[in-house]
Amino acid sequence: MSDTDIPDQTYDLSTQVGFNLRRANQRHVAIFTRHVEGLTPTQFAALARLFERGALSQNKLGRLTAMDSATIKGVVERLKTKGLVTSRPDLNDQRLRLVELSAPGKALFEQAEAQALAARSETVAPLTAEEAALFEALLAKLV
Amino acid sequence: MSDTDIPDQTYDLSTQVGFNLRRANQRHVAIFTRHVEGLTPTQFAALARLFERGALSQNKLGRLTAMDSATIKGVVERLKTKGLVTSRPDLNDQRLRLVELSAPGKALFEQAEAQALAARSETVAPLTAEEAALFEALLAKLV
DNA sequence: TCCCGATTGTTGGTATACAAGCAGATGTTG
DNA sequence: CAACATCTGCTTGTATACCAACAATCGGGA
Repeated sequence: MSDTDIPDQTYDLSTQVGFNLRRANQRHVAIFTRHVEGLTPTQFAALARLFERGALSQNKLGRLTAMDSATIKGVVERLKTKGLVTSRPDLNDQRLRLVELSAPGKALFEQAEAQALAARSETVAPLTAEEAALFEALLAKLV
Repeated sequence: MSDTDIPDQTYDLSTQVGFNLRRANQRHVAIFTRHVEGLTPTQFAALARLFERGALSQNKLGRLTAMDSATIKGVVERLKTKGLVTSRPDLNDQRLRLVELSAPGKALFEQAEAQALAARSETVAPLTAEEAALFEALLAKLV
């Protein structure tokens, strides 16, 4: 019953949410990379949004994929280099650059979609179906 | 009862675990940055491990903080620039560089610890205490 | 119409993050 | 002891990620 049995000033990094969020994300990226060839998770996210919504301004695409304007610029640039998207100025608002999926981009996304779902399955494989559903629900509250 | 009511080929990015893991991590990093001044989450993690374990080789420190050798090199370099750690060759194994907390590093970590715990609290604030405990337990299975 | 605040996209700088390839040191094994 | 695999740390290249500052454009109000 001593108060010095366990030094409670011990900071255990391994149990910290932030540290484990970072590690879980790292693990997911690694799994995703193995499953989806030729696309990073962020590149895939951008394609997914463009597939959902059609042409979008670059910044708006960034907001929908949780990337700031500096980050989305590089992502769009690399997708353009791969020929997966095109971009053109908006005639009604000259500040905007409309980004749109190309035909090869659409085809690649449709193919990558199944692979992304497989990656998701492997990511949550350590959990039971109930646990995974619960985890996803709680995670959704933390975004 | 038509099979075309809802096109089930709709891929909803916003509900994907990987996307939300990335966003939750982004959110946590932002919260951490507001609470802990002068240290990034990764830099703090490195200090925490050195505080726990004392001197460590650079690669071992990297493994304990989930960083590969290229990443930990930069982190240690920046911590050295700030005067928070020192590094020296290991006399018994000339491949190793032993990294150790300096006195200012130890002091800064002890001060940052409370701030890091505050950041953790804000990160899980959208959850009840029970939900947070559950989330952390499930997250621990995904690292 | 003119001004002014807000938005868009760009740039430069800093900090992870990982793959791949390298040289030097170590330790094991024949 | 000599060959060999392994480990450590370093380097290069690529890809997020964010901050801060900037010019061009747009929109609304005086």
